[in-house]
Amino acid sequence: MSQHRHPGAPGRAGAVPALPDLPEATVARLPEYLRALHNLAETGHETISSEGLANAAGVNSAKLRKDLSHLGSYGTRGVGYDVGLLIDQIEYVLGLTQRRAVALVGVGNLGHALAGYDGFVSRGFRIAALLDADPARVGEEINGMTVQHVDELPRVAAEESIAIGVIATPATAAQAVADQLVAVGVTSILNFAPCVLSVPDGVDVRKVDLAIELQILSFHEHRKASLTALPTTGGSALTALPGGLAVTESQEAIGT
Amino acid sequence: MSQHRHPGAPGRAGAVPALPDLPEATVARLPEYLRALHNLAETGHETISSEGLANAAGVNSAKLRKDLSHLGSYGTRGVGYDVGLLIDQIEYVLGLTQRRAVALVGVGNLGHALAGYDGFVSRGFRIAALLDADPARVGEEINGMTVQHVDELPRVAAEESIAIGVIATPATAAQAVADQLVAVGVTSILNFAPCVLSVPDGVDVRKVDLAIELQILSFHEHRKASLTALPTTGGSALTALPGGLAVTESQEAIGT
DNA sequence: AGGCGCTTGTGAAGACGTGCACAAATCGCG
DNA sequence: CGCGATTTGTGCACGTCTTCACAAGCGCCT
Repeated sequence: MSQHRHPGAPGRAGAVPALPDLPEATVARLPEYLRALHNLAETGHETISSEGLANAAGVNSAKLRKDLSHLGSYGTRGVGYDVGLLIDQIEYVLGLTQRRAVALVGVGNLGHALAGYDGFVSRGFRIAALLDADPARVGEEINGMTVQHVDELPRVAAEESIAIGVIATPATAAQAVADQLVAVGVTSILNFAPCVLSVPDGVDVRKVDLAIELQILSFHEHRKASLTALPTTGGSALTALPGGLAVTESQEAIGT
Repeated sequence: MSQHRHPGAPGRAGAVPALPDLPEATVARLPEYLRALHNLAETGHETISSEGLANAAGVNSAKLRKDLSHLGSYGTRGVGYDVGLLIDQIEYVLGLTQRRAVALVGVGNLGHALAGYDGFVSRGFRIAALLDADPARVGEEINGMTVQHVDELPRVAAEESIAIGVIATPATAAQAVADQLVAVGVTSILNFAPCVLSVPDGVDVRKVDLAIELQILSFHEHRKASLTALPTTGGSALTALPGGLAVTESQEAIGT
């Protein structure tokens, strides 16, 4: 490092290069690029073109170049990107240079799996505590860690610097847990409970709802089925679509 | 049902009302509305205003109204939406009127939890098969179902009409599993493995990567930290946030 | 019946994200 | 040293999504 020059940016190399404010859509893709880059590094690639990296990450190459350009990118025209350098850059931007401590609350069905998920550990995080409200679960050992009661949260937060809280409780408990997390200073929450959390400004919440993902797929299944049900002529077709119900709009004409 | 009238649409109630093609962003939110509506129904609400439903679903009310208007919505001005009717509408559009069969491949750490996740069952799906490539896992019983070898997939698909495949294998196995799923006619895949899948046209893939969610949160942590590092003191204040935390909203004015 | 307050549905404007297409930059080679 | 092959970075146009603001519609009360 310190070799590269930043187009518009002043020297100050080595110092914290002030985070550019990236578009959210870009931020959401950077982790995918990072994963692809790690794969490439393991298979011996030292440089990669935008086309190659885009393929590996499952996106369009123009989009990838624009994304990377937002972080004052370090590519070489005619050559491509230096894999190692790009990994460092993205890890820096994502704040992964320090291994962040995660507190996982709710060690039920899903929480149990998350506690053992090695993807967290291998991609920059450290599970610092397992917590649960159920006294029957306290003391249980999972993956070398002991489950503590959720009321221990203040003590745990004081010992470790908890950056991120993960909620894997039933929906009924989630809001209370979120409040407790916020109370001990957690400002980022990953919520697996199927409910909306209300948190003060300045606290980020991301939600993952497994059933919702399936329901979105279900919609597309439904749509595909209703399309293939259309016979070639499209004239009668009483079985599926009666007359001009709803939005016929623009003469779709899906021949096939 | 069959009581409601559609503004521009003719009677023919009861028949399948041709799916309007919804914006993707809308589709992604419908499941959230549905969940909120079920909550409301359980707590005895018969009607709900767009404002109320928007709050329950964690979105802005204008957005909600526009979303619902896309499916030829059934609200009453001055009153709101009929909860039961709206539930039926959304479930129909999402294709949840039939309980769709899901095949889950990969019964490791995460797959095990998914197999036991009751959110799938309670929100319109049925886990029709558990499959794994590891002979040591075949025969294991999870939640009343027996794990079968993944090579049984063609037979299983012939018996049950598998609509959706869920991949919870390691990344190295995911592409092969996806190919097998596609081969038996699955056209929707939910992928938990951290890799991109390539599938033929007409097959939908959604990806859920738990580590990526954390990394996105990590970025925001990093950014917040680099902002709060700017103010006057800059050094201390580890315990909590110095400035005005709560809901200041408008006048945020952090640093620059 | 008529007026009033409330709520939906939607046009229009603006913000945001995407993809094309090409100039600028770099490398390798003769 | 200059030229061609290659690949990045980006201006621009387009499409999608969000948000505002308000007319139209509905029920209730007098």
